[in-house]
Amino acid sequence: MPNNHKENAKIFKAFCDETRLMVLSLLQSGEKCACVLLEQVNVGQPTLSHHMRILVDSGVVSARKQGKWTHYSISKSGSAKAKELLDLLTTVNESENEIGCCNE
Amino acid sequence: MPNNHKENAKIFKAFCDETRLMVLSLLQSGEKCACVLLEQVNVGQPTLSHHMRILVDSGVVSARKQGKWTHYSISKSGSAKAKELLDLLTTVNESENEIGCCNE
DNA sequence: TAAACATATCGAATAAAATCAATATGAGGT
DNA sequence: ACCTCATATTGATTTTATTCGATATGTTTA
Repeated sequence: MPNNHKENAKIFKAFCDETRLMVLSLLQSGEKCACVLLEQVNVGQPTLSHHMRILVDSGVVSARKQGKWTHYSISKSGSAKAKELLDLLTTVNESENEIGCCNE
Repeated sequence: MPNNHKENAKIFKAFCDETRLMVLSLLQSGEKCACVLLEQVNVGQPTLSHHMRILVDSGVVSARKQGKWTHYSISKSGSAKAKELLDLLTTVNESENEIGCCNE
């Protein structure tokens, strides 16, 4: 039983919260600094910072620090990995040794 | 501000829990009934039922009731929709009207 | 119809996540 | 050096999710 499930779940945590999806959709038009995101998303500054951390930790978003500002953008490699993983998780390999139920 | 974000988040809820990923990986070898899943996943019966509901609600898994048993399988269309959505959410449309930061 | 079984639902307990106010950090400007 | 601004962190609170025991529902079998 190989268990990278916990790690994989972390990647999809990025997408399973309303606020984070809002942030992602804002980042689709390109890199944004936190202050811009803060204006658009209806949460306080510490809450945004918390969500950005989850997004960055998932690998889907990357952060670039420039002076006072932190610029966030969608990571091409990170989102590619997420897509790849989603593919892996939902592919069905219907093999011959199929046991549908306990009594079949 | 178009908000299907809440609905979209629901789809990815399927993938952001360790137990549900375990279930999904079991379903990759084909349709399984709840009793089989219950043997493999280390949770109680009501807990499994709860997770299956979240998976079915997300559309990624479909349920087929046959007598006493409920057979679960990965939904081709549901997972296709999830993939499509993931694609939509992570695509960057770098347009010309780019505002990177508040002071730029 | 009664018993046995598979799964779902309910209610309560516990765990985890989200949120905010207050404060810390660290960079620039004066 | 001091002040200001942008973001991060901390600690507490509220909300949401997970889990389990008990029970309900609905199906098959005797």
